Amino acid sequence: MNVSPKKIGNLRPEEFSINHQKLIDATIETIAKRGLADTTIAQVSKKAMVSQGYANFRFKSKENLLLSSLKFLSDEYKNSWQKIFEDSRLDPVGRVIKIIENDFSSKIANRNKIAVWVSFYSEVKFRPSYLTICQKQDEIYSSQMEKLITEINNITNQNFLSPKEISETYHSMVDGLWQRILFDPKNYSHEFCKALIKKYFKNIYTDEKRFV
Amino acid sequence: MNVSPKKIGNLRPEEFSINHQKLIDATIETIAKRGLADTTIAQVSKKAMVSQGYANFRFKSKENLLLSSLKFLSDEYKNSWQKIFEDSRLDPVGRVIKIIENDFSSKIANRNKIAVWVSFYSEVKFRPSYLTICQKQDEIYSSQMEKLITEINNITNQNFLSPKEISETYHSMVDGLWQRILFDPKNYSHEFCKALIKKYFKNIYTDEKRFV
Amino acid sequence: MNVSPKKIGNLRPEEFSINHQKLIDATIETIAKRGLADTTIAQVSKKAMVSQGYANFRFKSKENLLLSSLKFLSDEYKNSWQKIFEDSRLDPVGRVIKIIENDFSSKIANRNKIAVWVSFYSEVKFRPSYLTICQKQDEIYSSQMEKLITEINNITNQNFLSPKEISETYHSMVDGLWQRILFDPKNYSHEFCKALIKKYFKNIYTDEKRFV
Amino acid sequence: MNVSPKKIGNLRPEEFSINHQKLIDATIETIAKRGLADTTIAQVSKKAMVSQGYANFRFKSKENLLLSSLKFLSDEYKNSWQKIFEDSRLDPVGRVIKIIENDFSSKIANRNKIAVWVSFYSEVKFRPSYLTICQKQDEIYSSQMEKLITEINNITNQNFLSPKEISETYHSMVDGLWQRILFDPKNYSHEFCKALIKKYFKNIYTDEKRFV
DNA sequence: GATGAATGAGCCTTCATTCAT
DNA sequence: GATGAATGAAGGCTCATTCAT
Repeated sequence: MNVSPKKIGNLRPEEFSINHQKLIDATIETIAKRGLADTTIAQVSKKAMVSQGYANFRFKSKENLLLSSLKFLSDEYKNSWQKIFEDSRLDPVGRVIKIIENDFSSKIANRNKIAVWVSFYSEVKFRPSYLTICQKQDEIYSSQMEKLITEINNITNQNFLSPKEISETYHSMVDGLWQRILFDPKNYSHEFCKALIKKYFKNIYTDEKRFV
Repeated sequence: MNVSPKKIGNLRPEEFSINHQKLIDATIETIAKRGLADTTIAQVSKKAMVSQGYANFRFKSKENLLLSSLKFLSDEYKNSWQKIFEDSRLDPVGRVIKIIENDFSSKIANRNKIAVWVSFYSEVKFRPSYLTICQKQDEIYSSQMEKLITEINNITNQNFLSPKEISETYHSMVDGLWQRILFDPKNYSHEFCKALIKKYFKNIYTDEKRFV
Repeated sequence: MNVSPKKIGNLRPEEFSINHQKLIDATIETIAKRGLADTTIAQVSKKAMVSQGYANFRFKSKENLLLSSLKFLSDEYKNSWQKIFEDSRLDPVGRVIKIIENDFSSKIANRNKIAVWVSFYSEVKFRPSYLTICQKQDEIYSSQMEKLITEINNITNQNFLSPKEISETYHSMVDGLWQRILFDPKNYSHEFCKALIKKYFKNIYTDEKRFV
Repeated sequence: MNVSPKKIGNLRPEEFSINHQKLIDATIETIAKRGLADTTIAQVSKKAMVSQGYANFRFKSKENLLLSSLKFLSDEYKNSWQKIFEDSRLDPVGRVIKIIENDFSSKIANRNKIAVWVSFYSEVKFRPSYLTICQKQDEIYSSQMEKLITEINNITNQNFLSPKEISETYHSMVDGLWQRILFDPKNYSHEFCKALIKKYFKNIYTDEKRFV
């Protein structure tokens, strides 16, 4: 990708504007449609109905536009699960089920957004800045998940897997399934994935009737 | 393979040309080092120590070089698990354990190769030709895995997960863990991954002592 | 045409961009100087004093730049004869003479422009798009010529050649002579060609004194 | 065209061989099929069923292969009209008619050969060596034609056009018509062209009944 | 004589980025 | 703030030519 390493920086929230968001939306749509490698500023700004010069002026560099788009996606995801982890009206198992359902909801796990996630993740090794954006939230997700599992383990009998192990296997499985949703959507519907994961939990918590 | 260049003429060039393989190796190394997007024919041919013109002449196009490299990786992987599935000296559980160990061996799951896999997979939605190469072997892997699990289920008592479900969850988990090996190698060592997966199987086949 | 760049934005860019015309002029000059096969975008844009990237951006492709240049030449030629065919102040013979003089004027039949014409025509079999550009105008020229000859034939006695035949022979002769101007300019001066053609007409219309 | 200016030279006739002629034939076919600009040594030698290295070894350079092909065509043409000019069994008018018929015979004026002629002629301004090959024979053709016309003029009454003028107009017309055969073969059949030219002669020699 | 693997110069094209307005 | 013309570096690819065998 033709990205100059210079000039990367975060814009302050007060700099957000309508055009700013239009460009981010357009970026995500373009990546989803054409792939990260074939996403050009020209296409993005055309889709956002903004001049190409403005896109660069606003984000200083392509790298920065990409980073901002990833950040947006990452925040959106975080907001979706944060609410669930904090939802005191639900018991731990109820929350896990909500998390699963959220992770395979059409808002989060639709092919376009997965395509974007996967694109960024595939570049993570070469552009550590991508990792920086997601890492922290990933860790929060994991630790909250572990806490939740711990609560369940304290109540429900289960002998072999530690909370960390359950959390890890779950998280890996979600990533693996997302990939499959991308390239084999027929066989990997949201329903299939959710059912599979619930079965997996059912196997761990054999007495819990809600993991159908 | 030391084949004198004289004899190459009479053999199928795709299989026996030294430069052919040098270019594929260099492609994989370059993708692993810089990412798919930043892999150029100039870099690859430099690393392979052949002229840029030759690389193009040999593979007709960059796309084709990439495809050939993916094919090589795919074949290498297939050879590694094919042998295990067919190994009649081992009982089913022994074979599953071998499969797990192979999937996280340093030959298969090293960061360079994973980087290449992930790069290609991330583009699958936009370049269906990538998928064509892996899909068939993926299906064979899955069906063989299912067969293996079926054999185990027939012997060992287990109530909740069907062979297909076990195979699917395993496969997704492997993909998810490979991604993690890529961007968090410290926390996701081969040993950690293998142990995690074995625990997962232990949870399914509680009586089987080999899933430590 | 001195148009301030500010105002260009509101007009159709193909017609009013200064650089657009500079590139077309440079293309024609380059073809005339080096031949179609050796005309590169690098040379053209250097001669036009714009960047190579811009030339491509402006015309989308080399093919298109070539096509546009041919169109320009074709239009220029058409404008020159259109006026004559429509000139009501002249009688038919007067117009034919003007047409001949125009076809071998230094503006139309100079070696540079002929070189370009011949280059394009030689490729017509392989690039039908070249033909598309000239064909229509060629037909109009021919039909107007025939009409003119018809008018003359109606007045002046002449027994053997139909208007179509006169038009065809004339047109072929012009093409043949243009080729000769290109590679033997010493023996095929404009004066020589004009005189030759007029003699040819004199032979047809023996009583018409203006075909010297 | 990528032709190094060095190493142009004529091969001596004793160097001719079967492969030599195969390459020349293949060159002409390739130019006729794809155009001069798109004719590559690789294609030519493939069509000639000879190795690419050999083509270069035999002709020293692409330029020289092209030149040799032009020479071959030029000689073939010369042989065809030489015989006619020297045919003492025919009277002058009979010879002119034969010349016309030869110039639009399917052996000489077929679209493939015309395509090659036109390709070379279009480059004549930039590669004087092309001209060198044809020029001499062109002059012989012209002078023989003039001589022939002189003989006719001595017998047949005709007032306006000198032998040179008739020869020139004829020759230009042939070139013009050849071009038309190339890009409008439907309207410019061999029969049409021959009839047109004969009409033209009929107009000059009104008493000669053989110019139908 | 004849081959074909290999080269490298040069072409067209793309695109992030700049800058005058 | 916003535009879009213009740049230039870099990429993929083609092809005449070379040379060891």
